Amino acid sequence: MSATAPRTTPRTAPLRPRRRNATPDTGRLPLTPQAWIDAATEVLVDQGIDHVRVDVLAGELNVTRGSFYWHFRDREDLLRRVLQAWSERSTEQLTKRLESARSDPREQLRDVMSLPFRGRAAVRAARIELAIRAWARRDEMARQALDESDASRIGYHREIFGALGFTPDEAAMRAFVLYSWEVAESLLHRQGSAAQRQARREFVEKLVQQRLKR
Amino acid sequence: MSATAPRTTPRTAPLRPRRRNATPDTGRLPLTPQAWIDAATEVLVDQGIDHVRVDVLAGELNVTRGSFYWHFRDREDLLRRVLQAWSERSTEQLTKRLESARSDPREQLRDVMSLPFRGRAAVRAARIELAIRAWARRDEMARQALDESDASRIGYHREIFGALGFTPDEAAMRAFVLYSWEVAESLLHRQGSAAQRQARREFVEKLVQQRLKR
DNA sequence: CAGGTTCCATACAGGGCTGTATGGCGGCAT
DNA sequence: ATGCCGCCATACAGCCCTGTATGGAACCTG
Repeated sequence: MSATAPRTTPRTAPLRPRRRNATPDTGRLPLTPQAWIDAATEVLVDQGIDHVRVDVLAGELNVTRGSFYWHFRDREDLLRRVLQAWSERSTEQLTKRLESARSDPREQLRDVMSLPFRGRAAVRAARIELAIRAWARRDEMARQALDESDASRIGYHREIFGALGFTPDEAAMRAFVLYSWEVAESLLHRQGSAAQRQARREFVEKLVQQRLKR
Repeated sequence: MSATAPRTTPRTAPLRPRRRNATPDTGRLPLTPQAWIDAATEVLVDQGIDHVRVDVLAGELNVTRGSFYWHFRDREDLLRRVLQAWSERSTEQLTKRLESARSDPREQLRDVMSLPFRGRAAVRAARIELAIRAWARRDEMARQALDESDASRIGYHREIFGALGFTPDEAAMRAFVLYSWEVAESLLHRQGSAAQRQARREFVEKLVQQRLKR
């Protein structure tokens, strides 16, 4: 029996979603594990990992904890799958970015730098990431996932600067500086106005491409 | 009666620390509120704010919760004073730095940039700050204290770049970039070796002083 | 030495959360 | 129709945590 499996074996995804449900008064569909994972992520972002608790999520989903312990082995199982879902989505996003890479590295640079500024989806992704970053400070599993994600994205930045003609060492340093700005821009988003943030962005874009003289 | 006061009025600091104590078997001294604050900060750093709980701290200090509720009104009172202690210490550090400011802004720049690299005290201060940063994501009181601290320190950086001859706008942007690097260096301290971090530091030191050409 | 104060121990009431055991309804296959 | 299975509700035992009420020992004051 898998370590992540509940007592009996639920299907990972309902093969045939039923119209009617065990509870007769409402016509709601049966919950998928993903629904629990989404709810857990929501609480994680707003309240932190310690507030991701079974009964709270059950209340949010309008079911009892009996449902949870059918889909998941225990709370730890849920947290692991929350992290796994984020991790997969994170690398998937990076892969997509790699595939649709422009030939011009300056275009790639503009692309990654526009990321913290476009849309609510990006803002939400940033908030999830910050929540996981806080979680990772005291959870080995979360830390590992986050370290890998950081390393992958810094590596992508490094390649951009390599394509811009910098040496590997210098590309690595510039990649870190750029990534620092990205993280800080979401972490310190209350510092400065929107206009100032926009100006900072354009400034950083030029600065990281600037070659050192002395 | 002050909002932060317990039921009766304990002295903020014992005027005359007694040799002997209420508990006859041990010769320990009576606890100061600061001892509770220190213990709370310790747990905050290692476990997050949600793990800062009265009975846990009592166990850590080898007393019962009866002691706590004599020194503090409730848990919220403790948390407020933890934050207040950090905030005061934070601004105090900055003030000290301002007073002993070198005349040469390049020296000041080297000074602030060496901060994440010297000593365990700085490392611990950085860990406390990260813990508070996580806390501030969902606590208005913590957020306000942190925002003020960030703004003050960015302002200090801005003055340095102003003294280096940059325009106010450009000084502000460079200050943010530098501060971003500092935050990221403690947040992403697992990315890269010690040698790489040292190289990054020297690189950033040059980069932020580099004037844009185009 | 009598009485008050300081500081902490102990006991109580209440609520939150976990995990397990078990019951039960509806849909499906035989 | 019968019986099984998927999915959830309910009940139970247990632990953790908070805040308050009260007791009590050591110390200080007069």
